[in-house]
Amino acid sequence: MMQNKPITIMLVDDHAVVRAGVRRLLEQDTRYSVVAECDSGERAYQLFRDVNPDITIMDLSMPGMGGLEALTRILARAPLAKLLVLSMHENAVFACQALKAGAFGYVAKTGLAEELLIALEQISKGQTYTNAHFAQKIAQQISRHDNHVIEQLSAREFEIFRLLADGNDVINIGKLLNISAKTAANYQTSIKQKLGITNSVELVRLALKSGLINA
Amino acid sequence: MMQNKPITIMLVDDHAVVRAGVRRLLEQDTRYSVVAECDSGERAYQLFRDVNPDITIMDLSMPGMGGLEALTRILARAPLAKLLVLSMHENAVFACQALKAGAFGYVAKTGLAEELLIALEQISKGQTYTNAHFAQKIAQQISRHDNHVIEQLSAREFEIFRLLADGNDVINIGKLLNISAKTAANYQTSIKQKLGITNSVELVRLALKSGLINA
DNA sequence: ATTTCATTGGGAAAAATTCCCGTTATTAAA
DNA sequence: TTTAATAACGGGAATTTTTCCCAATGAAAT
Repeated sequence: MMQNKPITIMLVDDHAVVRAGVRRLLEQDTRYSVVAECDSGERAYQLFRDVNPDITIMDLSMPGMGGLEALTRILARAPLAKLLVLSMHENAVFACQALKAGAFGYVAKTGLAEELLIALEQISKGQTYTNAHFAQKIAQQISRHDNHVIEQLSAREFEIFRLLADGNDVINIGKLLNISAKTAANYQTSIKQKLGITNSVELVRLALKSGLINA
Repeated sequence: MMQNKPITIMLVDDHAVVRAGVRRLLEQDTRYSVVAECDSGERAYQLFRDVNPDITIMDLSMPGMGGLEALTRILARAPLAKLLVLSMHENAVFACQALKAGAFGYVAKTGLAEELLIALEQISKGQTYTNAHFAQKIAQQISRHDNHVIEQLSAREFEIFRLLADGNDVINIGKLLNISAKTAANYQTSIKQKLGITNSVELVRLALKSGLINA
């Protein structure tokens, strides 16, 4: 019996443990073959060219350019690239951002292994996959004002906003994202301005209200 | 050649993918044997009784009671339990909390696989493991304040703390309390120092956590 | 009586933030 | 295809905020 060519997959996640886990899941299904993996957005972008995988499974929060940005750039070069976001964030805002950026699917890491496989199957068929739970939440959250404001932020701004709300100072953010602390500070200013707030207290509150962080 | 009994391990993480990944790492080392896994603090607590693993690898942020709480409860029942926290948080505050609660080690998920193995080895020997980077940071934070840090504040400090957390800047506080903004600023500094925090975001979060203000 | 400590604030240094200015790359539009 | 717009990035410099160090007062504790 003739075997079809396996669907090639690239894994992008800064947690080695997660990559190992996904590999393990996919090994059980002969239709898939993990052909590349890396731990940052930058490398994902380069690697994508060389490998040209059928599907890329990408984490969102990574040091350096981050998943959203990587996703955007990959799609700019290869508009037909199929990207599945596998994120630790349950919040619909993240899913929303990812899907807006052109991801074919969004799966939370808390989800069952089956969900990842279902998503992959859908995507390999050219369809998109969104968990019913998210689909619903996205619909309702999109109408909320706070989220509206937040969605005015660019991908990068959004990421830095999250990091700020999480208690990082600009120096730390600089290190995390491999940019100058100066840049992070400048972002901070424009984020505050866009969100119409003047101090970090309101920043945290906004992040909390929209469920971006937990108390 | 006689083989020693393997060290039994329980995995607690709400991300199935992470559990799979850790499993994969540990399979390569015959000294360890994963004998149980679950995805919540509640189940961890129950499961721990039945399985009584040598080492428990536990995530912090999980739905429900969460890792810290689970950790505390498990230790209440079995004070000799060896718990290793595997968390996504780079922030030393989390490590601090975990170690204070009685964890034997703290490893970030961004860390290399080797780090997890080193930590396990240390712990199985009865020693604790803390990444050098965290160890340093923790030292500063843990130095003085064991329990309810907030209660170490004087009356005035507490009042100013509340006002700060509420979004007032020092100038405003000066007006409200009829003191110089300078004094308020000086208070701010000593409050932060007492609470072991470095920026206002952490201040707000602390205030929120202790129910001092509402989102 | 003497120490301790909370409250108050000034001066000066250090750090963070803001504002304004660029460069570059990409995208959208004319 | 040139042009305009926008995102990402960061330097310079002014400004504001925060910190550090110091001191005075009064109250409470030993």
